[in-house]
Amino acid sequence: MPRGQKALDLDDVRPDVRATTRPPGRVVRVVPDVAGIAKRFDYVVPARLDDQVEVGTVVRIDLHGRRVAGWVVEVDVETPPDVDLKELARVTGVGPSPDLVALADWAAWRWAGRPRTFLRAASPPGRVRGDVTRPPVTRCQAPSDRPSPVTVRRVPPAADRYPIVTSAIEETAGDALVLCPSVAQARALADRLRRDGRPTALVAHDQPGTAAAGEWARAAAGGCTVVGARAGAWAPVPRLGQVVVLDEHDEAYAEEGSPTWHARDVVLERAARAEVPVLLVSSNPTLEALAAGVLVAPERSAERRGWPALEVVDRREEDPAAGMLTEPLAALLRRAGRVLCVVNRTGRSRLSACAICREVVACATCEGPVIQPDEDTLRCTRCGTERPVLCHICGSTRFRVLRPGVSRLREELAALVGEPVDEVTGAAAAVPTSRVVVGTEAVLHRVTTADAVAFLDIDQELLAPRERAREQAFALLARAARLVRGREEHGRLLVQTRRPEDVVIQAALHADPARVAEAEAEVRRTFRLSPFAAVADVSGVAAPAFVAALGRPPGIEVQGGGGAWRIRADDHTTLCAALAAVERPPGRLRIDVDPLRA
DNA sequence: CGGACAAGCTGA
DNA sequence: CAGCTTGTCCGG
Repeated sequence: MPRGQKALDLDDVRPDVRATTRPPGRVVRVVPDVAGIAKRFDYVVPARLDDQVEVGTVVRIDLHGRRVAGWVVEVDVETPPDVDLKELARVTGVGPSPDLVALADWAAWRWAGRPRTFLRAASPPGRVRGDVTRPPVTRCQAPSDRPSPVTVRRVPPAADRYPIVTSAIEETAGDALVLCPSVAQARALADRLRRDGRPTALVAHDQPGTAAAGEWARAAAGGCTVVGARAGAWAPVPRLGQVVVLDEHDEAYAEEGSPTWHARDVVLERAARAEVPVLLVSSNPTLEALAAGVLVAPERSAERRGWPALEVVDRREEDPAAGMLTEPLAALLRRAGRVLCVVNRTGRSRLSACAICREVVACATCEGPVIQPDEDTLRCTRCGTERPVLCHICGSTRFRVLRPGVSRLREELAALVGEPVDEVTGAAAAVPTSRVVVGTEAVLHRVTTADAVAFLDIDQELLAPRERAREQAFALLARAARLVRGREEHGRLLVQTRRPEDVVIQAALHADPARVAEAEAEVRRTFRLSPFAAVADVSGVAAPAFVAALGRPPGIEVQGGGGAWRIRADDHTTLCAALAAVERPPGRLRIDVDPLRA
């Protein structure tokens, strides 16, 4: 064909075809708030909305016949003039500031997720219309030779964090962002700051009614301290001057769902971008924190005073079949006031029933009672026969716990002390009132003060088949220490163990968290775990396709198979670049960057 | 995600 | 081969 005859004809017939297919106006790029759509789409801003649209604005768009929400992530986008574009349907309200939109992009890269997750976290709960007076984002950098120092402040477990927060607020040029492990703790802190006459905004998505949107708008307006929990890492703080993370070691800062982002790491990046300092506060700082900042530890004597006295009950000489109620424990129960007994036996049970056929599990050989000593084994208490966790009636592997270990211990303890003993497990909501309480570690969250905490079987925590088992065990001891307070206030801990020399026990005994950190660092360096390497676990039906597409790029190590893989690199830059280079195969896929458990 | 559309399956 | 199910693609 010598010339584009057909195209010429079209132009002749409809000379203004281009002007009519695309409405006039600025073009913006929008991330739709729809799960499963990773793409961004361009829309024209109608003239009537022109002054309301900027990066971060929450809009509604027509997408494939549906009207959905989305975020403007780029403005004044250059697009070829012949591309047909729709108009934005409407402006819903104010959204994340441009710096948080950029941070959401970074987080999507860092945790191999989608920006939508983070844009949601950075958006107001409900609707916030354009009447938010948002000051321009400014740098509030305190004069310093280091651009954005990260300080790890180790404190004794029972030390009051409040003076640390207030002095940080007073030293901050600009507004401080303070994170707590739970919304309840954040609310308590915000209340206390307000009672002290300090302007404060509590940013949490699960607040009742319209309060949440109001608090968000107050934070966005600036001029107050902003307090929040994990999602508070994404709170609007226009004149950010410092970030404080309380109980930095708390695993509540890690999102369990995919993407598995961590609030500590989000604020470290956020503060670095804003060139403001970060203060990580903990009685037992993580290795990640220690790798990110400079440790400031208390005086040895002050730290020792701040930890309770620890009684170690060496059970090595005892008959393994003997009960958990040792003589030193009985003495503590008689002597101390309120005693919390902790035994983490969730999911492992003294008596189980098949979840499908409801048959109570009994020994297949002698019909004797069966216990579940670990995840994979059922053992007859009468004849000792072991078998896998499998219903011998219907073959099901799902079991219902009828009487977890805690229930049995409650009976034994009540008989020993001759008074009622309350029981606390994860599910039960009631606050226990008895003097002696037994429960899983949930008891340490449910009760606010105690005179003593006894760990009936700390070995279960020390030897748990999890990578962070010892760190978690030590965190458990620190939490208990916080409840009973320091030795000067007669706080007491008791641990029953067959590993009295374990570094976790020794660290608590000497009130020296550095011992755990050093021992853990050794292990993690050897096994190339965080913070000495960057790790991601890949699972789900699409995992084989993902790993195949990933290949073996330089600097990337791939282990595993059979449905679950571990990807490893020296640093996150290498790891995340490799993960981002893979086009996501269809199907369910979980990429767990920085996995907490293995 | 969820609608559109294409390719495969079934019953007359 | 209509009428339906199942699967894959795509959205501005």
